[in-house]
Amino acid sequence: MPDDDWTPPPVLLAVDLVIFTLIDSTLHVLLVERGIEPFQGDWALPGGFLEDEREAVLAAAHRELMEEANLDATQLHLEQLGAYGEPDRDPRGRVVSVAYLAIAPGLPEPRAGTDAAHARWVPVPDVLGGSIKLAFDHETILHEGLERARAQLEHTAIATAFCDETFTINELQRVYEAVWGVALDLRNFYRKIQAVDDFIVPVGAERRTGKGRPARLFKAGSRTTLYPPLVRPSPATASEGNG
Amino acid sequence: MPDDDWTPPPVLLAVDLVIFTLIDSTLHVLLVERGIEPFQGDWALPGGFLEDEREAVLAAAHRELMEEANLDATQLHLEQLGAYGEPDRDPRGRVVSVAYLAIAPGLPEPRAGTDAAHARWVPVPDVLGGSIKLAFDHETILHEGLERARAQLEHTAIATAFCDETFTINELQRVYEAVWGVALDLRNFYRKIQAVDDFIVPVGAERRTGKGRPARLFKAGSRTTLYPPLVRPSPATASEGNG
DNA sequence: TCAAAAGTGTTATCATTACACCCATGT
DNA sequence: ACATGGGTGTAATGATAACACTTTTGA
Repeated sequence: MPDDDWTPPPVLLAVDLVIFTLIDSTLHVLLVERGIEPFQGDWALPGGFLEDEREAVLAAAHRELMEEANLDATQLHLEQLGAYGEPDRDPRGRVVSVAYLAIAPGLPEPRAGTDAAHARWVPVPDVLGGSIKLAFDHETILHEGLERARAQLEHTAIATAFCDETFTINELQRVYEAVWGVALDLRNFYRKIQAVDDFIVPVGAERRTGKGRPARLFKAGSRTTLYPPLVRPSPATASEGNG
Repeated sequence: MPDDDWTPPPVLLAVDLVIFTLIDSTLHVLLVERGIEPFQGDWALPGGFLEDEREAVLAAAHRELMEEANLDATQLHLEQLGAYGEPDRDPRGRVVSVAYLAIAPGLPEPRAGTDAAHARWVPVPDVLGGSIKLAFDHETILHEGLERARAQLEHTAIATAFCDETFTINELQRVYEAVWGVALDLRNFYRKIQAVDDFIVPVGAERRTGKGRPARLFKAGSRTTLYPPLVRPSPATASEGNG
């Protein structure tokens, strides 16, 4: 037991961001090439240290989101994944990182921030395939971010966070397919989604792609939680389509 | 942007524990009466600061579990809930707390630790009812711990973590009922649970309570994830039985 | 023989799946 | 007309819910 004069050891607090978006129906994550040691030249999740003693952790996530991805956090889905604090995860000292999951719509332009030489949207299957090595424990964080996103698609309406203001049902379906890594029957999906009250609401307009019948446009409804959940196909049974 | 000499501000790292157990078919959480300021005399979740620079966060959770609840973490379900780091959550300074959810079986003896005057198992409905005020942001943490436990019952086999080595199906059902706050049909529950491969395995023995037909005893099987999930009744529809 | 708790059978209902089919548009 | 993608109908299957009923024990 510590004596009376004992004070707790200080640690450095960082935030790391798992930012997902959909590009060409494939899930992408924003990675930055590290410009400084440690792990200089390797790819890492965007993130950084708390700026000052008074900054809230969530505020730091907002700030990094803007600095490194040029994304306005107030427009985005952003939720905490957890804390990662293994004593030796950062060679510079005792760093505890709070990781966040962010979901961005459309095709945002990545923009390299201050301490990142380059930022790039990388297809998640490429990272999971092991062809890209991540710095620190960022591969673990990415995995847990992906699993969280998959689970959230079942229980909440975050799928719309991947889409623009208005979207078609097929665009929404591609979100589910890309994140879950499965192929879904579009006809069943169509009704299942519409059967959920206030998940998506028709906006009255249509989108014509030049081919085929125009698709109705929808916007996100007021519902945030899905009950009953949209249970994803069993990982064992899943046909692992998409890429 | 910070200048070149800038170093990140240090924070103090704490762990807090949401330890659940079942007593008389009611969900209880371990609370300690704070012996020191701030919030002296109030009830709080057990927890404490990181002991030294080299201690892993999870190890600190293990240590506090033993110190404050006399529970061996290696025998318990223990998972991280997340980090709580609002700048003003602790008047002593910038403290970021990593919260853990722990689930203990049976009727463990609480044991007051070093910096806790008293430790007590408190019925969760009492705390949620607002009759007990919690220190810091511990009410938020408790809520999120409860929600996590509820969700985990749907998707994983943690229900067995509330039970002793061997248990009856009815004991398992009371876990679900107490945590979800609903009443379940025992006959449907009986089959549903047994239909899940390797969730529980019969141990061959029986338990006689003195009344009625003896119940078969089971132990936890090798399965950890439940697919398809055991979807809990809708919160809106739930009859909110139990207490 | 009765109360109490364990465990089984059966049916209605609901959700999911699979897939045939029709609709609206551009070329 | 036909290709293409949007959208509807429907029957089979599987999971859930409701509840009547049988079994095994202690008193």
